[in-house]
Amino acid sequence: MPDLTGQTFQDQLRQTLYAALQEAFAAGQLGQLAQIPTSSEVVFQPPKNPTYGDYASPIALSLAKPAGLNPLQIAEILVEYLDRSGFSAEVAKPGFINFKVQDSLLAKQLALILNQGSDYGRTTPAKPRKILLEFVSANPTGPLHVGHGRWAAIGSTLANLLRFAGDEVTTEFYINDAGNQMSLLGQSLGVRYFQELGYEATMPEKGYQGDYIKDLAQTLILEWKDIKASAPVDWFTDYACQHLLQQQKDTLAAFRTEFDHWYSERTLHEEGIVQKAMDDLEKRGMLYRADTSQAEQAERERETDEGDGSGALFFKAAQFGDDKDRVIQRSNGLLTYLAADIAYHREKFERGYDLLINIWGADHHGYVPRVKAAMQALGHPSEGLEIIIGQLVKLLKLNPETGKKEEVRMSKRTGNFITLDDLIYGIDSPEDAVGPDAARWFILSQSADSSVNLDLDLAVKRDTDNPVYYVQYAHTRACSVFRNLGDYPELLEFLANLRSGFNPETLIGESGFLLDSPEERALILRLINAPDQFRRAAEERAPQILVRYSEELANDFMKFYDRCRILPLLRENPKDALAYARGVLMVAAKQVLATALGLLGISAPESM
RNA sequence: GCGCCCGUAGCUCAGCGGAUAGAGCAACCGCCUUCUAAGCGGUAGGCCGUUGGUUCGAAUCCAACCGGGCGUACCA
Repeated sequence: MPDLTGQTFQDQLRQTLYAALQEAFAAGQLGQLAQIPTSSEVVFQPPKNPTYGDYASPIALSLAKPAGLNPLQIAEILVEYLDRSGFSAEVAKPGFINFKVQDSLLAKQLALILNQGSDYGRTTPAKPRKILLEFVSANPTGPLHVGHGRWAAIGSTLANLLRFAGDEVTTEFYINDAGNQMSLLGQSLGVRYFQELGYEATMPEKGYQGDYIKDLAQTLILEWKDIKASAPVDWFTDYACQHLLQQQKDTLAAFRTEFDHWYSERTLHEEGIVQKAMDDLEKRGMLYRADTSQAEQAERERETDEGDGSGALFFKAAQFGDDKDRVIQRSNGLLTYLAADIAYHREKFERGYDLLINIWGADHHGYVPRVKAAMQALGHPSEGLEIIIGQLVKLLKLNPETGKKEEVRMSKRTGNFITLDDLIYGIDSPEDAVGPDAARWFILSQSADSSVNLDLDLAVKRDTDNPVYYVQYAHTRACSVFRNLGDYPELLEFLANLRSGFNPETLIGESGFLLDSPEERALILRLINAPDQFRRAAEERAPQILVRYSEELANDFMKFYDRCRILPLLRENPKDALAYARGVLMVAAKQVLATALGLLGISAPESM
């Protein structure tokens, strides 16, 4: 088998199959086949049913038609050309080729896992990318809610996964600290501040009513006893922004979500970056002034000259696939949010990233075409900006009055919402807490494409039923075995030094490979699959792949733990070879469980 | 109206072109003198929204329709 470093075990097997395909084709054995597919088009994966072997490929089936041959015949030809050192291959019914890995190769792979330690599962891409991953990016106008938690969990996990897959990733939080909402926030705090001090003050109509503003006003009073009667609104705005942002940072840290950069929208304006972007668009002829967009004018068949040219400033988004042109500066001279966003994304590219990935809620998906259009208008390739749209979280809670499940609306303005802190620390008391581990698992276990119903009563009550504890428990059990090996220091020492060098021959006994039970074999194969799963989760931006894998790994481990005991063997014979071999497998499984949980941002406890 | 996402077990959801459609929870039946039973084994539960099409092969791709969510601003 060819040695292809940086690739997964599965890649290597696939490559072997592909080599056979190339040879058979070159030898003219594949009938009328005009050309062979590329290597990545060759389907090759573990079959659902283990009786079909460890890996399987339906490649012969798909080649049958173009080759004008029977699929079984093609499969037979390919197997003949296969370099079968390390595995066996057989042809099955309709035309599948089923692979079974030989024990010696399993032993070698196990040694590799242990040797690479916590780096096992890393892969190296052909060309690593510089990626800027932006997510959460909430307004600093209040606590983060559960919806933000979804983006935080997905974003932080994707960052972990992409880094593990060899890309250079920077995470960034865009602070929306400019615009109307901010001054409304400042006004709201000012009102609460004066009210707390016993003065008359009326909340603006669309002010922030939430209790957290009152709390903040009290903090403000403690900090500044003298009345800031003369303080301008901006002062309150800055104070609120600074404190609420800090709260968000604390919440995110507790939710195991770290950001490398915090980028302030204000700096875009203050440093003239917005102006630069507008100039750039202008230079490229992408802007025009009008009362309504060109498309709308045409639609209404208006006289072109109804506007005097002093209307709003439009960006020609329709030229790049958007539905219509978009306003970036209103008639009253104020910039729209789009102007800042164009500038922000342009600036990200200028910082030298190959790929920008944003995670946005579905309520912003209509915004995607215009931002992409702007980047194209500025000369950036459309593949350079990838926007992941996550569907929204709906919170359900039992209403004691009606006895029905009702949606808990998440509105910061009215202040009626469940915060991410509530989920982490509990709404009323710590007993209500879902905690970061269970909350992250729940969120990450489902695709960003599906809208989530989070039943708060169940989320809290069912905490011990959450499968996350199953996976953590598997890790815990492995730990407990090692704790119980105290009477066998020789074995402990052997297991502690596996990484620095370990002979796969240890796994071979008098009658062959020692780990030959179905449970042991299944667990080893599962471990060998980890790098492929990690990489696929990164490529498909799908943390749920990692969640599923973790569950399956834990399940394989539990069966192994249950039926392949170590201590009873040692009591019979402290040097029992099978006990040693199982100890090796136990170390490897514990390590990969910890890696998977780590990528998910979930703790891997030593005991529960 | 148009656009995006979703309709899979009683519930919450995986699977998204390959061999007999899965998991957790809920239900039922077994298993603790053996490394933590937060476990293991087993039973039951499905016209994969509907109809057509593409394919050797469809839960998976395409079209239409039916349901649900979100969006469709000179708001941020």
